[in-house]
Amino acid sequence: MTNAEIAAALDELAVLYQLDGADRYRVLAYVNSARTIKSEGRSVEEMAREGTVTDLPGVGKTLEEKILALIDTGEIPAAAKLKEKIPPGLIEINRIPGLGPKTVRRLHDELGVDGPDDLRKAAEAGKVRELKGLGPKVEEKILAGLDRLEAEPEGPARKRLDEVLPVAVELVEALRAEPACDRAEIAGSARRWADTCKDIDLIATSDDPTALSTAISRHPSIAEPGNPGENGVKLVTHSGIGVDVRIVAPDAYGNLLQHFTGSAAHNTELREAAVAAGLHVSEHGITSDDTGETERFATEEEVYERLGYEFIVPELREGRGELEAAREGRLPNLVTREMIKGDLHSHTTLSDGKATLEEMAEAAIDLGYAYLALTDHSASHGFGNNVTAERLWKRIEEVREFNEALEGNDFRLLVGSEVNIGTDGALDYDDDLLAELDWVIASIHTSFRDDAEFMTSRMIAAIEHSEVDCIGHPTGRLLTRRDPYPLDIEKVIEAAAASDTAMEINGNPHRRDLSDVHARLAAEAGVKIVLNTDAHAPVHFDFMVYAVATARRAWLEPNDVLNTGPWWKD
DNA sequence: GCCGTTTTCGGCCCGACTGTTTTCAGTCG
Repeated sequence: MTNAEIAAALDELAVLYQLDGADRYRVLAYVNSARTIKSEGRSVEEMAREGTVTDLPGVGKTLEEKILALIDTGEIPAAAKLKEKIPPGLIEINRIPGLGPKTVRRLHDELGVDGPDDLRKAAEAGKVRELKGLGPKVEEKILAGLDRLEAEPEGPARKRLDEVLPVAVELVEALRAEPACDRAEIAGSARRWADTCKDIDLIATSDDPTALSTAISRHPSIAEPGNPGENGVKLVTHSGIGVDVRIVAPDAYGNLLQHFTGSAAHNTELREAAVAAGLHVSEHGITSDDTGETERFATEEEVYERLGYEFIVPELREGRGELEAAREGRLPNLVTREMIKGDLHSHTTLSDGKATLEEMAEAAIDLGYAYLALTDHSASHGFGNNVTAERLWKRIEEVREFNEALEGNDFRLLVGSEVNIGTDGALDYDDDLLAELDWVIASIHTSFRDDAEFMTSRMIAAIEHSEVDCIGHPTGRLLTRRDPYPLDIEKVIEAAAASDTAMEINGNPHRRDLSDVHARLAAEAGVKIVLNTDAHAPVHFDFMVYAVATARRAWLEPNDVLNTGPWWKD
């Protein structure tokens, strides 16, 4: 059972308890444990079996029991019991924005509502507004929410970072251009370089916040101008992206930026630790119990310093141990874009790329790289762009000639291949050809069969092949479109560490594969990581920023990443 | 339900917004 599945079961149990009227802190305990489990790299199922799952923060004896029952029987007894008395339709209704568990319970108890259909009838008949504390606005909200629930049962889709960033940049520049604006910045998950974002968070400081929020709500990209006020405004763009703009006075810029960059897990942990020291942290400042005074800070650095931490870069703020590390002065010395000396995954017109050998090489030279590996697809690629063994032998000659013609230039073009891993784990070139290549990536492109054991053994066979240097996009995920193929990632990492095979962080923003969580696990196991772009044209070399971002979110230091150094393999 | 260099019991982050109320509960991030 995957961590995501275990977390989903705990989240569901939290909703059930909530609808049952349980103590809110008990509910919170389930929500927190689900969040922890979602961002845990190790298999929580295995941890539970080994008896180490209570090592996870927020997981105690009771959670351990429930997780074990879930793994053994496929369900949590407490959840099964609650489902007998709570109609599943109520869980659905609870997803309507603005309808929380308390309201859902009252709709059930007082109007006999069991699900979306009942609720629609009640709202259309004007029954909802008859309940004390509810009115016509709530009824409207319910009807609109029911329509949206039908259109998007899974809720609004998260968007990839590369879809969101251009919009965020345009809006933050629009804010900065306003006379009422002091400073403005992108915050939230985009600033943390997360894989996907639910919405865009922007912050600004101003002495006339209402003028600023009114001005930004009139930006041409805005479809729903919200309700501009002195604290900011919530907007929706024409492309359907939600935008939260928060504004405070100029002297609290550091507090606001820190607060709104998140993550929720990071901030909650930060504030809880502060309370123990008699301090209360919010976007407006840090208030001391002793003096009753609120200190405001112009920079985030000062906020962290006041609370006893080293400065923590946004990429690390996920509540994954960074606060403890910052207290103890042992934050990682993270890899940066400037440290990257070359790209080891690219394609040319030989397979499915859009540019020639020369065009790709020149682009890499322009970036100041010391090396670039051309890794066109192999003989069985099967999209009409396969490269025969004969053609690849010829390519080896072409690359040699190119390098010889580069006299006086330190750049080196490397000849490689992105070789398909077959269903039996075999590669589709002979070993003598592979041995002649500078760099061999092995990737799975076919038969994403629904069986972790099969996929894992196939992957490990390639990892153990003596000519394979690196595994490409190891889990095959496509963000918001395709889940990773079933794979025992811990076994794969173990095999890679044992056979000294590198694993890639593919920087294509659709992939970012390895993920931050898996890359951290791999590096901790001693696997070397390579940051690549999988460029199919020169412009794609820019994807390196996403590979670096994922590496930073994975706590990687320059020594963990092979292509921070000169070409090492000859 | 979890957790403890104040605690094994009694706490548990912080503030804004909404809609409904004449002071607040519920919801959200």
